[in-house]
Amino acid sequence: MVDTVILWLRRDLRLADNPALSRALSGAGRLVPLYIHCPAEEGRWRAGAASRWWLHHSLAALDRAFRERGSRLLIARGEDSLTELRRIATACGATRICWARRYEPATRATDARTELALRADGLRCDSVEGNLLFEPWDLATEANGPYRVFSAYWRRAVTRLTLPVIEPAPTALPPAPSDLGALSVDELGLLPRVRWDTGLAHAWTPGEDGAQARASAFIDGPLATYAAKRDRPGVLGTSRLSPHLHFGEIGPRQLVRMIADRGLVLDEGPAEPYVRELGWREFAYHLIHHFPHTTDEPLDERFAAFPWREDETLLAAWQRGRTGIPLIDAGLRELWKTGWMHNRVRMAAASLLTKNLRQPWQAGARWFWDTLVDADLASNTLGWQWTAGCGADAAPYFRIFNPVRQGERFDPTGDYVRRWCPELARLPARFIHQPWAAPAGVLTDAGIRLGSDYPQPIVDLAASRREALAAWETIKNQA
DNA sequence: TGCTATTTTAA
DNA sequence: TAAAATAGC
Repeated sequence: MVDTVILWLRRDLRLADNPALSRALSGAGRLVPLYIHCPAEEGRWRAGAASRWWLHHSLAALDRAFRERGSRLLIARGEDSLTELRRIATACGATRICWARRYEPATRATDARTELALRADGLRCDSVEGNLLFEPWDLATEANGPYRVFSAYWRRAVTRLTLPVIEPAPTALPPAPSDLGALSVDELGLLPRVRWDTGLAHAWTPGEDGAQARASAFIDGPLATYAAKRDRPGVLGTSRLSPHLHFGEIGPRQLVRMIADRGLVLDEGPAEPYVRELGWREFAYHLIHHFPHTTDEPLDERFAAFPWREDETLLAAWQRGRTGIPLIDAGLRELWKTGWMHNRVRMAAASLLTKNLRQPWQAGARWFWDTLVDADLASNTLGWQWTAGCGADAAPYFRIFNPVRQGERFDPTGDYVRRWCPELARLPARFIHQPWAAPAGVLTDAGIRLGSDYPQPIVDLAASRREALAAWETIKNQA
């Protein structure tokens, strides 16, 4: 009598170094790789359109990888995962189910509820560590509490960093049953009906092979100059691995191993600033585990009283990249076109929305959620709360980015702005980040009429900065 | 992972 | 005169 094991894949869409796959294969006779599409279970944070596009292609790639090894990926859809797992376990006679843990509030609740019910059914459940270097509860402060400050968290984490042993992808897998009423990836309807996704297809290769290729290219290339170039949105200086990491097409353990195998140390030298960015991802999961309400509510409770001013017109101008502030518009257009935005520009764009325009950070988080291919609830929550000033940030002052200054510092040639705001292409570098300050003759020569070819700025940066600081003053001394 | 006003330094 | 350093939020 051989065991039949269901491998419940969720956000670990790879074959190499996949702990749930390894666990499922140990002692299994038959393996049933399964993806279940249950958007209703993700509650308010079900995948947005860009994320669904990525998921479609990642599932298709994973199915191909399974088929190359003699297996296949089964796909189901339903109102809840438990019903589908029960149906398929019964149909194929499975006695055991393996999966990698998830950590968001809704997915955690689903997994806990599902595990309880499956165990009551008499099925064995093996949940293994998710796609992180540290489980979110692994690290604690001296007082045995959660960290709220990244530097303290990471200082501690680095002392615990070890070099993982990576399990290669299996070269052959046992055949999977083909008679369980499984759907094709296409039938999930994840792709957009209106074909707005050509820019995404041009920018990305979802799936494990694409993740591996990008990781190698990054580690053998831009990693060496990461410290100097990562903040330049006009330069290909970052890893652009975030969507691959989100869907678990590659894991941070694999990246750490690849870096070490190139002879680099993790906590100093050229690799250190990149490994630190992986640390921010870990910290985001630490925070969402310990403070699950922060997906929707500020970590800093004083911000319940912050005077946001909700304005659909301002929000819409920001979303569409029509604020009249070039760096911000470039970023939001890059996002719309490619499903991704350079992190430096994310910070500047989020600062403009939450501080200068004083729109609630949740509105920006929601827009990013719908448009980013790397939309990740832990990282998105941390990023927006950090920029809004209501999250885990050790700075004692109210940080407000000046998008002109950010542009001049990090896009000094203006090439990034020119790429995404072509109507400004002929403006000289001196004025590219503040066209409103250019003399009339310069604008004429560049073929720009402000207010028609390109918007006048929708906000006075200096005045709105003062107002935001005043708003901060009204809440900062609360108990 | 900031900004700005002010002071200091260098040419 | 302006770049660089510093203070303070």
